[in-house]
Amino acid sequence: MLDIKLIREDPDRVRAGLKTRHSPVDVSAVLELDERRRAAITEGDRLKALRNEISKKIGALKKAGEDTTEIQRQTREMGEQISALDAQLREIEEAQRQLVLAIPNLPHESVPSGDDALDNVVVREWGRKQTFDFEPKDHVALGEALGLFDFERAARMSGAGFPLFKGPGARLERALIQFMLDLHATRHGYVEISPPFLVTTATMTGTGQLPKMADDMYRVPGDDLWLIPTAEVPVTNLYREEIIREPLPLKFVAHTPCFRREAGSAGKETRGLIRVHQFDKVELVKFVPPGTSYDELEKLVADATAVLEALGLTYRVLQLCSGDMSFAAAKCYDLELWAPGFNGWLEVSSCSNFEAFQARRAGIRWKNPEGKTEFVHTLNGSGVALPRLVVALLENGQQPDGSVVLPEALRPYLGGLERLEPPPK
RNA sequence: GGAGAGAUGGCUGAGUGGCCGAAAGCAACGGUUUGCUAAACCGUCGUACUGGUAAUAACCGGUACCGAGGGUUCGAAUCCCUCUCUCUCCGCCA
Repeated sequence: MLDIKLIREDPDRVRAGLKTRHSPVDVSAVLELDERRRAAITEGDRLKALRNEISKKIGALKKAGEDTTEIQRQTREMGEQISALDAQLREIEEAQRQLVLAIPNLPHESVPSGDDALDNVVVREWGRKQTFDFEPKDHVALGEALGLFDFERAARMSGAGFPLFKGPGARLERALIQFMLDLHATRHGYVEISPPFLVTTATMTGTGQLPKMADDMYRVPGDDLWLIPTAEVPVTNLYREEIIREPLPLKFVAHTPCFRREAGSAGKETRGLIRVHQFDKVELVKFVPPGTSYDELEKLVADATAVLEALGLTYRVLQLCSGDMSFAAAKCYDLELWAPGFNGWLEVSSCSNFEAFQARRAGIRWKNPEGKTEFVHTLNGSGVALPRLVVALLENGQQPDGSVVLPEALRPYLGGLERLEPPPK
């Protein structure tokens, strides 16, 4: 949520920022409502002050034994007037809130302007694209031959897009989760969290998923609950409506399943594990002092890429352009893995600085060293998402005989296993 | 799921219709004292919105907030209703 004061005092800057995001939001409607809101507050407060004064007087008069019937009648009328004004104010505030909640964050000045993914900028590449002296297979062919998953039976129980890992596939998932959690918790100083997977509407609104993304999420009928699309939601909301007393920065890592309806993306890059309705992810979340959030973003990217480097996977870092950033982000890097069978780059992480956008929605504040209460900056990034990581591991490690060599860093988590081999016939 | 108790400022905890934005203690912060530490003493010490002087710093004023929402009343932390959460006991249960 943008600061209403910023919208009021520098509407042109807001308009310019929103324009680079192709956001059709009408700022003048907000300004007009704000004008009316403040007028209603001024008038209402004036009447309330008057009533408080008179009420006090009535108390004194009664104590003195005087008749207050007439003055009470008048004050009652004033009360009705106040109720009417309050009702009107509530309407205005709600209308304004709805408008402001739908406004995306302003891009940071370092964000390149652009229309879509084509305008994103490659910041750097790490590793070399693997070459093979045979025709590389894709992860579906490899995984099925190795008996790692069973998409058909999973589809029978849940519909398309729900993966099922099996045997060494399931163990590989578990090993990767463990490996990443250990790396971030012990080496990078993140505190591990295991949060709820179902959260309320207020929680979803705090991080910005609602109201905009309602159609992309699963909802539990009968209860005011939604399935989380990312651990960002419960972890960032850890401090919702709080003034944080612990010293900043606070850093958390969480492994959770993620549920996404992926409405409207049917048929688009959906083969195998590329785009699924349920997947596991290790997520990093930070609460930091406002002045440090851009440094913290760079460190976050370093922490996430450390996973990829430890696994020896070729990746690149993209800086997203203004038109391709998510709703709440002020600046965002995507991390993509090279997948030879897919013959393309796969996004496995998105690292964003939200500045105070989420903190303002969710009411997350701290006391700065000057003793002033202010909103913190929040950041998060995947560290990293599982299924596409598995895709890259399989496709990069594949051998001519259909086996897959596993990265050394992972072997301790697999009981020393060095490669995945097809099961004996 | 049943019965009961409770929810007040960072914490503990008073407050049962006007003198309460809220006692007291603790913690925190500033200061005095001190060779240093401790102690003692003095002071400060919630949040949001809003009006004014003014530079979005500071100051003065107003309003609202005592779990959330509604009601009674001239006036509600205090009375009534609904909801949420916490605790205790019973039942059920991975």
